This record gives sequence, C-alpha cells and structure tokens, in this order.
Amino acid sequence: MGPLFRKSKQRKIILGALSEMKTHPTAQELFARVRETDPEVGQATVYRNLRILKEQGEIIELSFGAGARRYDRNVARHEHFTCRRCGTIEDIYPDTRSLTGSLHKKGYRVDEMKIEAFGVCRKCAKKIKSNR
Amino acid sequence: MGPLFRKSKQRKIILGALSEMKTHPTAQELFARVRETDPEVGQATVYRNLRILKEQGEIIELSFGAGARRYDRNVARHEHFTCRRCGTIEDIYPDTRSLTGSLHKKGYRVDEMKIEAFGVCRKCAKKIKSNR
DNA sequence: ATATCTGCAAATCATTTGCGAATTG
DNA sequence: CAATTCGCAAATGATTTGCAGATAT
Repeated sequence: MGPLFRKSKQRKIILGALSEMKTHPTAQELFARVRETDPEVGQATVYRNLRILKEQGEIIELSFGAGARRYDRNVARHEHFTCRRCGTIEDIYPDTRSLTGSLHKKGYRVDEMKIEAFGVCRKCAKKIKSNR
Repeated sequence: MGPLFRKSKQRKIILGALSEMKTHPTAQELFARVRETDPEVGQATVYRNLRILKEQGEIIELSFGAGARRYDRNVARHEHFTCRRCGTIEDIYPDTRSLTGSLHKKGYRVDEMKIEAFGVCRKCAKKIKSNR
C-alpha cells in the first residue's frame, strides 16, 4: 500500500490557511498567506502538502484555462463561475445528469466532468444595471 | 486600433501544421512537427504565432487540468473528452443550453462555458468488453 | 519606408526534486 | 528508531521577452 501520512505541523497550518481563504488561491497565494503567520514554512512544503492533501481527498485542485493551479477546500462535487469583471470565482452546483447521460448513450464511460463558466457575476450585473 | 497582422511565411507553416494534426498538440509538439520540415523556425516564433492566431480567432487554446496548453484548429463551438486509457482527446458537441439557461435564471451573465469530460472513450470501452 | 516579424538566448513563472537535518508515530 | 517530512537551493518545464537583423505591405 501507499505511504503513511503523518499530521505534521506544517500540513495542519497549510490546510487551516486554505480553509480560511474563500478565494480559491494558487499555491503561491497560499504560500504568501502562510508566511504571514509562519515565516519558517518553505515553499516546497506548500507544494508538497497540496499534492498530498489532494491525494488524500482533503482538497481539490482546479485549473482555469492557463496559469497557475488553484486549490479548494470544498470537496463536494461542484463547478466554478469566474467573473470577468471582479475576478471572483464562485462555486456553482449545476445539474450535469443530462450531459453525462447523453455521453453514456453514445458509448463513452464518463468518470469525471469539469465545467467552467465565465461571464459577469450577479453582484457585478446589478452594479452595471444601477449605473445606467 | 490593434496592430496589423501580416501573413508571414512562418505563420502559414504553423497554421498549416496545426491543421494537419488531429491530436490537439501542445506548442512543443507543434514546434517539433514544424521542425521536421522547416528546421529554421524558432520556438519563440511558434509560441508568438499561436498567441496571434488565437487573438485572430483562427485557432482555439485548450488547457486540460494542469500541464501544457493545447491548440485546436477547430474553432466551431465544441468541448472535449479525454480518454484516460489511450490519451486521445475527442471533440464532442454537447447541448449546453439548459446549463447556461439555469445560470441566467439565477442572475449570472454567461458568455463562455468550458466543459471537459474524462473517462474511457468508445473505442477503448469496446476493447475492454471484448477482452473479458 | 517602416511596422511587423524572426531567431536566438536569456529571463520569468510555476512547480518539482535532491539532500542532509528535523520531526512524528 | 525508522519512516516521513522539512527547508533550502538548484533543477525542470512551459512560456515570454529583449534585441538586432530580416521581411511583408
């Protein structure tokens, strides 16, 4: 079987910091955040632990288009909406059954489906409306 | 307005090579392919032209999870299915209207939706079946 | 003519790895 | 104690950029 994972001090710090951030941070953003309170934590430690936590199913790894990967403490099945105006990434919970269903009918075995939506979020849409 | 794009020899070579490849290649894969016939083309030229061709809407840029970006000459609206067994990336054309519709109802303005499906493709599914 | 483009090499950005020391169970 | 993890620095992989010379319109 695989290696035995320990509850290292750093692993707890990193998971704790990610839990507090609602912004779906990149490894670098999380590293910066961790450094604020624990300046002795190394950057490789952050990357290594993100990989381990992902393998353990404690967190999810995201990658929106190009650029750095992002991490998410919300492990429930969900998708993301990125606002082009304010940059916020919101969790969304679309019903994907008809999508996977039609693929199954065509002979595909689907075990994962990733959906990313882009546009203007509800908050920004309201602002735009009131400004005219 | 923006810059005037020219039809450089290299740009044509790169677009031509991508047109012939049905594999959704990375910039490096495309670079290697171009080098086979035109060894004088530089790697920066490939990257630069991929960006320009994308801006012009001649090609599409994809990024599946982590790893290098991939490029696609098929600019029609479509999505992708990646087979975990043979690695092939197939074009799929799912109906996304109900998905965008329900987001619109919730107040989001959706201008783009990206879907990536993963699993076992039809060809591999058949092979697995016949092997037992 | 001159804005655009090229090839090369060096720079940048995100991430991984080697290693000897420290920590966890 | 022995497996695991750490921090650091160097390595890697993907992509971008600076620049002087070449090219397209």
